[in-house]
Amino acid sequence: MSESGAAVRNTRQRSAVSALLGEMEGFHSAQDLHAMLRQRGERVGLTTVYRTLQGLADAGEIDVMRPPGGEHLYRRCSEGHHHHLVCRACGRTVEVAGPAVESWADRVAAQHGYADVSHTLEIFGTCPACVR
Amino acid sequence: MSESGAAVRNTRQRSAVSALLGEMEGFHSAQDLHAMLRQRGERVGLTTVYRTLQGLADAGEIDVMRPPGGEHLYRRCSEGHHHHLVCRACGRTVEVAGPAVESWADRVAAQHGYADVSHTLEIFGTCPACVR
DNA sequence: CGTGGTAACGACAATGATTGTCAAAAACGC
DNA sequence: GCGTTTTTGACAATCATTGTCGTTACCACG
Repeated sequence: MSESGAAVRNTRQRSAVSALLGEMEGFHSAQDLHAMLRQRGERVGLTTVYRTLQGLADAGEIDVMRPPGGEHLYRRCSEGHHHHLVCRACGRTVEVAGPAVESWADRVAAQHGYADVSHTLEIFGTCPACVR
Repeated sequence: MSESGAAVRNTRQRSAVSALLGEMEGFHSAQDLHAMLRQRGERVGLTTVYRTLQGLADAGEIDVMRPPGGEHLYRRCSEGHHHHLVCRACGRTVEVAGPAVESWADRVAAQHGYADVSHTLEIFGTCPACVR
């Protein structure tokens, strides 16, 4: 009962999900990713995909976006904290960093005495290609 | 087939929902509001509550928040565009305005050629009362 | 004031993503 | 190798939200 090890085992399924995300470009739902893994011949359960994604998200290795549609989307992102500019029509996504926003949020929260602050920010718009 | 009239009818149910929101303080789910209306003796269907809330949200008369829990929360808010600072523990909410953030979001989107820009921003923290 | 067209209502069923369950399989330390 | 413990995965359960469609009630017009 040693509390030292994180006890996270390295399984074939976890590697498969992680590897797939490494090759992917945009955001994808858990069900999408599951279907892709199946197409590749990887035998992975849908439940496991959900749990693995949750684990990766908790570990900060992937990003989660919750669009109004209601389906959670996952993506391998750059490490630092950042936000997304998403096209409503085609889904094209740009990562944007806003240090000013980060500090603003922290400052506002601090002014009201709130601690342990985090925030979510998504920007939606129509990308140049879809405007025309 | 005149496309002039908005054709939004003024019904008892719509008034009831709107009035209830006017008296309420914090955020409440559609199901919450429906239960309250029932307690008051108002006879309103759950489906109607959902649709009315959607309509009011589209019209900009109320605000929608989608917490990680997954349940949509509705609240009668001040008119202007603003965001929310929500306590993770007790749900206490503070409205915050961030003109700098608004313009930052617009500017970033414009830099990437995105049009018709909107955004969502929620700040989460632990309020002073819950910290102790 | 009556009437007709049409939007809104509402009970119920359907949807669909996510989570819980639990026996079986796999991974890791020794 | 071996035992322990996590992880897996098929399936069922959950639950907010949306669709359906006959009925109701609003509103404009005569």
